Amino acid sequence: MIIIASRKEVAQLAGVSEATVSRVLNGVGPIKEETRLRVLEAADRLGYTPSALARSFARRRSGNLGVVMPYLPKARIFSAYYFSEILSGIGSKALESKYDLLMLFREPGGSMDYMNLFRTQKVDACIILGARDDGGERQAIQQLSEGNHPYCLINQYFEGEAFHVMDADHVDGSYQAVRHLTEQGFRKIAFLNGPSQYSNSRDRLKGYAQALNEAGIALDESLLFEGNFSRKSGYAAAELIARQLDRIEAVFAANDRMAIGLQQGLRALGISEERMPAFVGYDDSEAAELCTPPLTSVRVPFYELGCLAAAHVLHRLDASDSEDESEMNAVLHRQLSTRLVIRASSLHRN
Amino acid sequence: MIIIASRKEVAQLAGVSEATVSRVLNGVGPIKEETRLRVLEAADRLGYTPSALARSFARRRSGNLGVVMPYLPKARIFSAYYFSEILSGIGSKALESKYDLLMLFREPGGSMDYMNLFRTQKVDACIILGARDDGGERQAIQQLSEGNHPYCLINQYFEGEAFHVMDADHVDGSYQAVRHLTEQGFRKIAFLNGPSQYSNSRDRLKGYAQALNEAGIALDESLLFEGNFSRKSGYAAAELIARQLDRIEAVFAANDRMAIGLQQGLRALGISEERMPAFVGYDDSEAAELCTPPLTSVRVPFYELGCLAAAHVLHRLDASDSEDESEMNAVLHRQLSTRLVIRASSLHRN
DNA sequence: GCAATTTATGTACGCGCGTACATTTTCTCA
DNA sequence: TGAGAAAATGTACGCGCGTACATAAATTGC
Repeated sequence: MIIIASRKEVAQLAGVSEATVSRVLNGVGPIKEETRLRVLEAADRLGYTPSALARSFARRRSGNLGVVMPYLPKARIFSAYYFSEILSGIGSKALESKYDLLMLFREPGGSMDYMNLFRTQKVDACIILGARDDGGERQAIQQLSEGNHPYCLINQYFEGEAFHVMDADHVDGSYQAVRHLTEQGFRKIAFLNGPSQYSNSRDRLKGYAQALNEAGIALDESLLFEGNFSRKSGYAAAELIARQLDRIEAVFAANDRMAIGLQQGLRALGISEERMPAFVGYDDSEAAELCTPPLTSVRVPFYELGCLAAAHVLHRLDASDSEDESEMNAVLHRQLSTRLVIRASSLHRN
Repeated sequence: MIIIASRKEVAQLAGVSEATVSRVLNGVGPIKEETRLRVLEAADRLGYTPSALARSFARRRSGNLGVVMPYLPKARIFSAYYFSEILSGIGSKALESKYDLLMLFREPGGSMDYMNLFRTQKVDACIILGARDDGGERQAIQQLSEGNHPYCLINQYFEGEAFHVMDADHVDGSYQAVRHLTEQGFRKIAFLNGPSQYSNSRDRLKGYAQALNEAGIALDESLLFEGNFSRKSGYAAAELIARQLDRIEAVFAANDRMAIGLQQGLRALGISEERMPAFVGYDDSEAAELCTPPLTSVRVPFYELGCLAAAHVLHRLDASDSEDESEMNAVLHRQLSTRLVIRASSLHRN
């Protein structure tokens, strides 16, 4: 077993005080070059590296950027394109800033006491994914805001609250998607949306309604369906949709997974390709270009959302160091633009 | 701004010493029920939660389970099925054991001083993904072993080293894949492998050779190609493969991404579906069943690999607490079995 | 050459908790 | 009822670092 040297031994070996060792290693204060070299050599010889833990404790900074993920029992959450891309974005920024990523999973219960993350100093900043709009969540985030902690929501906002949010324009994305369908001449357009606790679901509904309205089509409530973003829920929706397939020419789904699941479900129910409706998905995941027919989908810059959210919280962290009031008080609410990517699934068959 | 109470105030409010507060909160030692309640109430009123940071420092345990990931500039590493699934497995186990997941990325340079993670107490245990067999890596892991730290490699072993490894049987997986092809009557079988610094690449070559040998087919070096597991590298390999397509009836690829990339590349080169070789991929990712034709692939229990690796290091952590020598000295090297999943891509066209 | 600076280093303490050990209180049983 | 044991609590210190402040050494200015 290797013995772990600590600052004391380094100081002793270098013939200086512990404070000097500390100063050399942190590049703080004036140090005589000769002393500096002696300390560095001693540290090197002893294989000394300061304990990040002790350092964090003394500085009262964990050095961690928390990422809150939804609780999913075995749902292989990382596999979802949505999370994967966002995480990659966050990770790349954290790496740049020498922050470590701490992954935090919501408890089965549902919401989470975000304040505790800061109170217990597990994280210096945090990014919240998959938040739903319910009372507990709202309150938890209000506390973060009041405590002026560096946090940022991704892809979710709360009506009437000035929370830090990095979002994409899902009203427009959905509008583009549905307008594309109406332009093709489709008029009976079903919508397989996600749960309405997500602001992006509500936004999508707005875009859907807007496009229909513009095309002079009345919104038919019976053409609205709801899934939970999983492929399974799309598959399950197939049954409901198959039942009134004569009234449906096209389906807009709130993500690719549901669109693909729905398609598979319809096939499993024996719906022939001729009777198959047109499809538009959402997210423009890798699956969209692999499936048959390739799925028209709305591209969302998830990676960028992750990058920007991370940059934002890290920036606020800096600002709180320098006590820059103006920086601290500016609440972020940004929407990146989305873009329809047209593939075969939504094109009118001649 | 909310003032953060600490143990002292709680003690004061409850009229006890700080030690008693600590004992109550940790459930240590005998405490009079009345005192217990008084302390809990005081803590509650002050909104006190012990600092995880200070606690970690005092206990000399970070409470973090490190996960080392390959460095990827913008390669959206989480999106790879391989990593996603493994991470989900690790995450689920960590959650059970109240450990937090700390994501660590290799530096651009290449290998990493794993010892430092422990020396600086960033993690109590760690799991290493995507390690390559080179000198630096080998040495870094040797140090971990000698230091008797709880670590585990996933899907990579080092010849001649007794490292803790959670692997899958890629010799057999590849053997199954290629035998399936020979059984179909294919005899000219190309192999698009991954880089040979990965033990799984070398294992796959063994399985490939074994299956060919069993079928009485001589191994033809000119049918061996190499990619780096990315779709792009599969796409690039299409050019080489197209050139000698008359000598190739089937292709076995070391992962699905390359198989799909290769297929796309061949199509882009104008290869007609009739001339298209049969394909077998590896990993059995979601893409395998979405692409056209559905891709025959080898299922690898990535999720389980993650679970088991996490369980292993956490168990060793416990063992090191109780100083259970026998537990500590048992080196793990386990191979989970793999299984061929047959789909249309590899079936002989009549 | 000596005081006033500036530079370089040492001393001492706190960060918030866990816990060994000392002390006090309560209980047990003769 | 009193001594000894058991239960309950308090006291004191260390974990390894950062850093304010004190001090010593080198430099400057006259």
